[in-house]
Amino acid sequence: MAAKMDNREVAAILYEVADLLEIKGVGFKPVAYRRAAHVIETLTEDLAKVCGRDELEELPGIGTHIATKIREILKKGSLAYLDRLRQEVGPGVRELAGIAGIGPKKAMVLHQKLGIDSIDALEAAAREGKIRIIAGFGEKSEKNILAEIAARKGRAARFLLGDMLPVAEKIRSALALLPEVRQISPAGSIRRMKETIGDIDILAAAHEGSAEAVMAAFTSLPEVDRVLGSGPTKSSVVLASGVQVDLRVVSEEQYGTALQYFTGSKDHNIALRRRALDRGWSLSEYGVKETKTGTNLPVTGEEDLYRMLGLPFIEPELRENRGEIEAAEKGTLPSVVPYDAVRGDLHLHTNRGDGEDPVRELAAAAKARGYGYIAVCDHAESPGIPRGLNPEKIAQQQKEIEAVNRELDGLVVLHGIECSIGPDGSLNLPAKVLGDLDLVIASVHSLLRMEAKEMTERVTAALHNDHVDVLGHPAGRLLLKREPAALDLPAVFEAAAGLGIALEINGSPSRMDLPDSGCRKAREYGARFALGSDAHASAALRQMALAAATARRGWVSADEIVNTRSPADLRAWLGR
DNA sequence: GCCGTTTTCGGCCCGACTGTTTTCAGTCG
Repeated sequence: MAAKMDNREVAAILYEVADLLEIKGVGFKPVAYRRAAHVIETLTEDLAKVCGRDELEELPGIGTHIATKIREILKKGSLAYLDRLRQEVGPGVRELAGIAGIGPKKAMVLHQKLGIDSIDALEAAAREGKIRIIAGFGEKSEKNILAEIAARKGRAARFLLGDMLPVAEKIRSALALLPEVRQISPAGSIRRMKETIGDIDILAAAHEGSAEAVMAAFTSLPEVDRVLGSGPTKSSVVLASGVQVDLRVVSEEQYGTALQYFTGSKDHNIALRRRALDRGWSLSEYGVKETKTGTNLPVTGEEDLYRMLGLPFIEPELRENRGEIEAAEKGTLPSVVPYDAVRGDLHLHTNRGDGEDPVRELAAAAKARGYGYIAVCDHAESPGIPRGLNPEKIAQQQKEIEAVNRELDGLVVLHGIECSIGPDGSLNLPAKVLGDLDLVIASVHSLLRMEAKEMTERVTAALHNDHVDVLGHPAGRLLLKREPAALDLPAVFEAAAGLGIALEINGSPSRMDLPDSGCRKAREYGARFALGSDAHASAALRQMALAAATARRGWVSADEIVNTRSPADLRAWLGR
């Protein structure tokens, strides 16, 4: 029996087919395979279920041929067509195309002329000066290849959004001070608030003829380690931290369409361009023009552009071509939670637990942010958990919170706890203690590699504990470090929704958990969400933005989130 | 290989930058 294939594994096979076809020089098929792969990758339902209903061909981008191949993959766990392509193209060629500056064409040439089939072989050939003699390559390309191979050895492939937001803001604000710069904004995946990003994109509008000055200022910023390229509209640099930053400069008139264009995603933009083509227009970063006459149509900004295409404004966080354009067209796009709609933070750690600051300080910082309440949720004592609280310490914390609440006006501190879910679904505090607390978060902190069935039973059992209010970081992933736990999330969503338990959206930069795709799926079950920064210091309260961004990317609206409610309504929900 | 308020055949997103070239292909986003 073949191993069960999940959507991501099926998509990976189709992506590889697309790459290999492209290396072979086949036209258009790669686009088709890539589109199908993307549809599958972003599908919220298990592909095997769609296949079981015989509805594969109804998915956009999937026709009879690709559907047949998907059925083979689901049945056998492999695809004969791919195996054949691998043999034809040769091993390692796809890997070569992953080097910056080498694409499918050059990878194939390197393989055919020099027999290069790995990055190591490429490096050796470049060192020996064998590459410069091939037509289409030169000394410069050889040097660039070596530089790129050296650079990628010490560089992370992707970066955490939470780490990069301050970096982007620093560059943005430095360039905003230039007299030539009229408008400036982050763009790309950082503006879409994607959990991890590959590079930082920044877009600026400058006075006519002053782009060069802006570029010169950009490439000579103190954080810049090396300049990859610089022209009048586009420059790329690498910072000392290894992250690449791209700056584009356009005129003020072009800023709106350019901001839309450079925010992406690529797939969202391609879909929009198709839409423009249907209307007889051609869409680019510089505006909209009539295909036939070449006349430019005036566009005042992003909102205007979407309006021209017959759509309401689509928030940047939604622009992933995951059905947002179709939903916008039908008017079924939810109004996603505004960042300022969050009225309190439901997951904070204090210095009695493994946090840094006392309750009083956290409360002051929360009040300064305009919150009406916070929930202090230190860890309950448990093996492997640093500085967990036992019942005695919980009682002491209760006195501290009562004192702070007496002093404070306009902010309520709730006394909560973050319990660990044991292997059998039990919690590590007795019911008597839990019953006295305002809010109980239950989270899995150990044995994350359990089998899916066991893990699902474990989490579901914990949800049936009468005292649990919130399921903490439900997927159990650590971004760039650990894959999500094997867990039947839809089953968990259904149970949580039925029991009135909220799913946490945790704003820790390495968690952002429940992930956006999970949020979207959970909404189908009528689930409720609780946003928490998981701050371990008052400065980290700003991590709430990462939680809110995840909710937005998951199409979650304010009324589906418990901590957009007033203090009284939140209390009512906690006492449900 | 997919798809259709111009199409069941003939299209398939668009422009900048680089390095190699004497006018452009390849790559990238």
